[in-house]
Amino acid sequence: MNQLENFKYDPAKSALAETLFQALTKIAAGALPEELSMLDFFKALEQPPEKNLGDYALPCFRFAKALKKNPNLLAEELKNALVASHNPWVLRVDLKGAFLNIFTDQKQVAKTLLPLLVTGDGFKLLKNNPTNNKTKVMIEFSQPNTHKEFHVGHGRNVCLGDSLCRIFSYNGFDVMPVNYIGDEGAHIAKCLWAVDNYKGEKLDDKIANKAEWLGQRYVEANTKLKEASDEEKIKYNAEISAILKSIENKKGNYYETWKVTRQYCLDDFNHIYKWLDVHFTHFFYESEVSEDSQAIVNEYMKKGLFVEDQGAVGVDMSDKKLGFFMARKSDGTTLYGTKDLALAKVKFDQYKIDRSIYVVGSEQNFHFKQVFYALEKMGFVQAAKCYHLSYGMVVRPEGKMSSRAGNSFTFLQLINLVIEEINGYLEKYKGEWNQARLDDTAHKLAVGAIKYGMLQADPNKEIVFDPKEWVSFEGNSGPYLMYSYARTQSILNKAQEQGIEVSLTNVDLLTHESERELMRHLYDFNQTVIYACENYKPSTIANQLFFTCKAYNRFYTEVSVMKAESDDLRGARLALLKAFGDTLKTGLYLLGITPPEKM
RNA sequence: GGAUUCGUAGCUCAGUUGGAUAGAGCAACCCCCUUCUAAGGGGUAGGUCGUAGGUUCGACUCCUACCGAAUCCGCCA
Repeated sequence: MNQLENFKYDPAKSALAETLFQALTKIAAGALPEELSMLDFFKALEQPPEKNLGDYALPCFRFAKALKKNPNLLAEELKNALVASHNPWVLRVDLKGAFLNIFTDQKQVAKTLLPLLVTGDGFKLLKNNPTNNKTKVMIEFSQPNTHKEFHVGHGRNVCLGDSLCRIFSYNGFDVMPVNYIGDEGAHIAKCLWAVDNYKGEKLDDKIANKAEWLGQRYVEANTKLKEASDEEKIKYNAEISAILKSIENKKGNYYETWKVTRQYCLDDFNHIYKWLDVHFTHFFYESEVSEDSQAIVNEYMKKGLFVEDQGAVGVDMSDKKLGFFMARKSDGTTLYGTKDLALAKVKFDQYKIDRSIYVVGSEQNFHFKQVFYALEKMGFVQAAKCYHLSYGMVVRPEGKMSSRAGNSFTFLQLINLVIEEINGYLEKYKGEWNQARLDDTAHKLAVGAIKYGMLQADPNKEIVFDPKEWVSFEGNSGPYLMYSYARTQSILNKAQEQGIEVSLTNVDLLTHESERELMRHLYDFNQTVIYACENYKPSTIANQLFFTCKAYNRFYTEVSVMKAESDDLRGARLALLKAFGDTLKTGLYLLGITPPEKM
C-alpha cells in the first residue's frame, strides 16, 4: 500500500497536512520546491514525546531548509496560518522552537472516531482497499516435519503466520494461508531406520502419543549416528539412503510404514491447529513435489544453469557470495531447496499468486537467499515478489533448546502448563459455571496467553523461553488484554440489564484526560495495522493494544461509567467503552486471539 | 574465510522509519478494594542506549570500524 492511500484513513492528519501545505505554498510565494507535497507534511506530523505538549507535532527544520528560511520563523508563520485557517481539527497551536505543537479539538475527534468504531465501519475501511483486493498473497507457514517433535519454536511460527494472514486480510489483500508439510527427506528415513533398530516397544496402539514417540526415535537416530565409528557411519548412511529412496519412489515396505506413521503425525498437527484456531486453505506436501523437483533439475541442467560438481548438481552462486546451491545429491535424491523451487513453480503457475511470503526461522536466511536467487536465474519474474519472513529462535535461558540437552519443550507441554495455571484462576467460577464453560474459558485464555507471548516480541528477535514467565499473567501479557476486554463486557452487560443504551449523541462530553488519552489510542489503531502489514510485524499491534489497555484501565479507575455525572455523559462513556471493546476485540482477532466475555 | 541477525534499567522487552527531558512489564519498596471484576490502578528507585568515530540543525535509530552473543554456508531440513 502506498502512502497516498494511507492518507484517507487518517482524517485528522490529512486535514492538518492539507492546511499546512497550503500555508507553506503561500509563504513560499511561488518558490516552493517541486518535490515538496502534502504527503511530506503527512509523514512529518508525529506524536509529541509527552501528551501535555499536544496531539500532533511538526518539526519545521526540513521545510525551512527547503525554503532557505529560519526554522523558528517558519514555524511561527505556519502556526499563524494554521490558527487562521479555521481547520475544524485544530483547537490550539503552541510553538516550541521550530516545533509546532498542535492540540486537536476533542469534540471533532470524538464525533469522527466513535461513530466509526461503534458501528464497526471503521474496521472495514482497509478491507476495501482496491489495490490490495487485487493482490493475491500466499503465506506459507508452519511447515512442520513429520516424524519430529513439535516444540515451542514451531508454535511461534504458527502464531506468527496465522496472525500475518489475518493482518493482510484486514488490509484487504486476497490471502491464501498454506502449509507445507515436510513428510519426506532424510529426517524421516532416519526416524524409520531407528524404529527398525529400536530394541524397546514396537509402534502399536498401546502408545498414546505416536507422533511424540516417533519424534523420540528421530532423536535416537541422530545420537546413534553421532556415536558411530567411521565404518558404521558408512553402513548406516547407506541404509538410511535406501529408506529415503524407497519413500521417494513410493514403493516397498518402508513406503508402507511411512504412510502409516506420516498419518499419526498429521493427526497430531491438525489437533494443534484446531486448538489454536488456525486454518489453511491448502496443504502442500514435500512428497508431492519430489518428482517435479527432479524434473526441474533435468530441465535446467539441459539449459546449462544447473551444473555437475563433485558428483552433485547445483548452481554456482559465487557471483552473489552465495556459494554453491545444491539441487541434487550424488546419490541422485533431491534436497529441501530443490523442492522449494518446484513448489514455487506450482505457486506461480497454478495458483497465479502475486506475492509469496515464507514464514521460516532465521537459520534459513542463507537458504532463502539461494532459493530466491535460483528462481530469478530460472527466469521467474515473481522471484522479486518473494519474501522470507525470518524470525528468531525460541531459546532457553541457559542456551539453545535441544532434545539432547534435555531442555526441549514441546508445544503440547507448554499448552498443558498454561492450562493448569489458568484452571487455578478459574476456581472461583466453579459451581457457578458448568464444566463446558470452564473449559471453553480456559481454552480461550490459554490460546491468548500463548499467542500473545509469541507475538509481542519483534519477529526477528529471539525469544528466551522461561516457563515461569509464561504462567505469569500480570502486566504485559495476553490475559491482561483479555481481562481488559472482560471488564468492558461486564459494564456493557450491566447497562443492557438496566436498559441503558450506548449513545453517540453526546460524545463531545468526553473531555476527561483519561478519555482523551484512550481516544487517541483508538484513533491510531488502523494506522498501526497498516504499519504491521507493511513491515510483517504483528508485534506492533500487540504493543499498541497493550498501551491502549493501559489507557483503558486508567480510565476505568479514574471515572465511573454507570455512575457518570449525567445520563448524557453515561451514554457517551458507554460509546467510548464499546468503541474500545470492539477495537480491542478486533486487534486481538488480528493476533489470532478470541477473548472470553467473562473471566 | 563468506552471509545474516541481535546488543537499551538487575531480568524480559517497547521505542510509530532521523526529532524535544529514552519508555513498559517483571523483581524491590510504598500506597489504593463499603465504589462498574485487584488477572487492576497510582507512586519511589533503577540508564554513558555494547565501544569509538562519521553524516546531520538534531542519532537508540543511518554509515564505518571494533568488541560481545547467535544462526547459516555442496551431499540435513
